[in-house]
Amino acid sequence: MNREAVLLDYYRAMRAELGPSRWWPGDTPFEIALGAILTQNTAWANVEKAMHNLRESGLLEPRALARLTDGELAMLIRPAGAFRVKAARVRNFLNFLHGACDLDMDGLRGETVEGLRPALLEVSGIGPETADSILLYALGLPSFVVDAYTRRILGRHGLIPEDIGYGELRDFFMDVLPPDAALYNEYHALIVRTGKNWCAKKAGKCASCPLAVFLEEFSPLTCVGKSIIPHP
DNA sequence: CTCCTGGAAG
DNA sequence: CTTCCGGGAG
Repeated sequence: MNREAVLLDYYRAMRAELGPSRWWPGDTPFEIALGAILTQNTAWANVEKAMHNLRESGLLEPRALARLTDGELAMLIRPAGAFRVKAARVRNFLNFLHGACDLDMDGLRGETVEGLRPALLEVSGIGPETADSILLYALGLPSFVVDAYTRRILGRHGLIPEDIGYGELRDFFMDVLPPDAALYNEYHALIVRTGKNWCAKKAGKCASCPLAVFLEEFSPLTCVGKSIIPHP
């Protein structure tokens, strides 16, 4: 069993146990991209409150949102936390869209990961994970999304170094998996669902985890009740 | 109190 | 490298 083939086994195990994910919540590419920015280090339930405020005001489209002041925008997205920072980031993204597609994300059809990813990363407030989330979930392009759960789960299973960088981990997935946006979409969704429900930062519930079988096979960890204790 | 589908600034 | 952003939920 090599480290690469196991990625597909992880996918099959989560998919069999959890079923389809129907990600990303959002009706338009812009709404999805906006959610990707608002959810940075933030629980999705809080993002939904902010999205609700924008929806009620008819502001879930770029041209309307672009008319607001930073202060107005900040107050509307306040439930998402770090609201002044995120208001500036949304503004930067709107400015990017203005130049890239005249505030119409349909104009980004035909772009490629290789062409668009570097441009997104130039936007202050859009880092690797947010850029890949926009590429994959808003635009349907095959760019694998790595997040804290991905690193935590695979790290705890001993498959990757704990301090592996974002790009290295993304490359690991993309070197192994076929460049299939639907597969990337569902894979990341399953990782988040698994991480959220079973792989909490302090106390992982390994006993009932869909990936429990892989712990016995690879892990340098010991499960004690509901907690995981790093092995010396 | 810690943590949440990170990223920038210091 | 470390700190900050920040409200909401457990």
